Amino acid sequence: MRPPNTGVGGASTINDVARLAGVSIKTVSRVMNDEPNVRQETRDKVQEAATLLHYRPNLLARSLAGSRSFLVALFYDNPNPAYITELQKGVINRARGSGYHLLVEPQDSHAPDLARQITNLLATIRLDGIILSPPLCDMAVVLQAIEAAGVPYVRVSPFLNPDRSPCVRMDDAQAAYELTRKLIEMGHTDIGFVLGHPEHGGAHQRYEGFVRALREDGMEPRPEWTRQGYFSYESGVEAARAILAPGTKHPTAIFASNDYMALGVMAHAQQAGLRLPDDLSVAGFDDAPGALRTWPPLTTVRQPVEDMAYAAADLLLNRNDAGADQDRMLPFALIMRESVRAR
Amino acid sequence: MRPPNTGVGGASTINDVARLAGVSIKTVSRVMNDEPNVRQETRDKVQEAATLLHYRPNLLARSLAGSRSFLVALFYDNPNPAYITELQKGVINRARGSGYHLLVEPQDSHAPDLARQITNLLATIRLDGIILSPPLCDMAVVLQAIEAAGVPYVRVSPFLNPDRSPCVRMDDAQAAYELTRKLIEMGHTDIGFVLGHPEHGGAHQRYEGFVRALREDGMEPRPEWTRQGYFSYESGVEAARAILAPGTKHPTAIFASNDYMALGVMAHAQQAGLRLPDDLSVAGFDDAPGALRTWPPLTTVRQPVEDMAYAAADLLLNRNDAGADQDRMLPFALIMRESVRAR
DNA sequence: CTGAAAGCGCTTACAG
DNA sequence: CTGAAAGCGCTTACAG
Repeated sequence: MRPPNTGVGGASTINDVARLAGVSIKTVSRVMNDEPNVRQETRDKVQEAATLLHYRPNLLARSLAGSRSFLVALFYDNPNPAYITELQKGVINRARGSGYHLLVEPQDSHAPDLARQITNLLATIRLDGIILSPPLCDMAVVLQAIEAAGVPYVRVSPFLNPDRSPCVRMDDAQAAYELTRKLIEMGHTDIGFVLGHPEHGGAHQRYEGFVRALREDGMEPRPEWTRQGYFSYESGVEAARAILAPGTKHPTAIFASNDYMALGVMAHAQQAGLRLPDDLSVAGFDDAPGALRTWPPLTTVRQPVEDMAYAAADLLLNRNDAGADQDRMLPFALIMRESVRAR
Repeated sequence: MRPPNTGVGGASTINDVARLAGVSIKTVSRVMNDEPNVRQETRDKVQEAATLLHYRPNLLARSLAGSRSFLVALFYDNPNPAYITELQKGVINRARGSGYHLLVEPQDSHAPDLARQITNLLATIRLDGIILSPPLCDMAVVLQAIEAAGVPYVRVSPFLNPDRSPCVRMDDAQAAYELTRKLIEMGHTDIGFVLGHPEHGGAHQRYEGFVRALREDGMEPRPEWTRQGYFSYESGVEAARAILAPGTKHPTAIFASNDYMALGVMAHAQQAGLRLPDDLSVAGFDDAPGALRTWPPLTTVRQPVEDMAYAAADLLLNRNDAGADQDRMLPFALIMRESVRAR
């Protein structure tokens, strides 16, 4: 057996392998797809020919002929680089093993023709699945467009209609509750809170957990210490400026709904002459690996973004399995660092 | 004309459009691809039918039949989330307008079978182009594998063999030179330097610019103030620990080859009881938007990563144009903030 | 256990 | 200016 010369591009095809192995292309197809009903001897012959020719099935051809494209897409509209790359890592880690590739498709959640854009995209590329992250995963027009195209999807950290699709999440409310309890146990009774972006479901859940923890001790959030933020550094600075306004009583701790805002709070506090953590404790939420480093190191909640994305891809690719659960709740972790000090 | 019922998946095909418009599929193909030699009247008829049917050409079918896949990939091996997302943004912004989609393909630059993995990938998916970032863009095995597959590629910030492919870059050496000159002009003569990851070409160029600026005033880098780093926060902390060792003379400023390391330097300095910027000025390099926020705000060099990626995609998609230059050098910007203070 | 035929939805190369 | 035929590299559905 000697390899025939391969054409331009160097790629050999199923025909080359079939010829070399002395079988039909259908048999080669069976072997490449690990289908049953092929004699071991035939299988070996085909494998040998495929190896000799460096044959790799053409994904596009498989896709056009078959029912799978081996392409999944990640839809997002989120300015947080660490969050996005964690999501991508998780999806890719799961998808690669199954021969799938990841298309990144950022979407503008405020585009007036968002639904049409998605419909066009799905008509152009036959995706095998979509992973939706906040805030897109909570937008009815997005879900409708995807469902109309008949493409399976999994949502990460959705807020609305949890039964509408398979979902992966963590318990944001419980995490915020537990972190707040820690603050209280450490002697903090005057705690400020910076709300997250109202379009993100997690923001509401985190506040809910915060309030629950306070009420357990008969406390209530104080309006003058509770400020709207938008998950950005700048909004954290603004919130801190309001909460720490000169001439008013200050809280001893501020819990920001994400790490970027916590960083803004710390920056403003330091600029205002407060020593951290002596004069003010600060806590955040996210702990994306390698994303943020503060001084003092930030107490926060570790959100398992990569694991959630891995699980989401797993739900997508296993969706025909009988035993596959349709929803997954992943564990978070409290990360206590020096930005919080006992009173 | 009434739209025929579309099949499962809802997508209409070129045949549906041809039938409805009363022309051949070839004519539909011509119209969809904006080819010449179609009467305006025919063109209108086809457009109308296509609109009525919500027809979108199937990318996979175009790809299999034609010579283009409308897929480009970004290859990278870089732990910096902000860098990666900036690259992706730039590529996507340029590619979308031309109907291209982006596949993200992180590679392990230390994998022993890296070349084989890439070869397999390129045999599996016929990519129209690849964008290579450091350190992959300087690895001979990577370039060889891609060239053997005949896939066009553009490199971002390459160090070696600049003539081997179209490239996009900024002048790292000049940027480091100019920032160092600023430090000198502000009265700093004792300046420490934290080197970047040796596998990244930019690291060497930045050091070169630093040295050039010193020599212009007859100074030399001092070995005890020059430390190897690896672009990570931790390596910045380590470098600062060495440079600021107790009982030794300290520099008045430290220039770290990227922002993460600068952050590490700042954290260590504060931990060691130094006031910033009074006791020590710190400068970094990168200024990825939204990636890092420090207190005091960090003086750094703005590297136009998104613009470089946009330009790289542009080179890829325009590569047949006669007038297209093969290389692009993009401007940087010095960002002077409060982490540096005049002596 | 294996294969011949048809077809996925387009483009290419050619003919008129 | 327009179209009929062939084919891209596979899988599906069917036959034996």
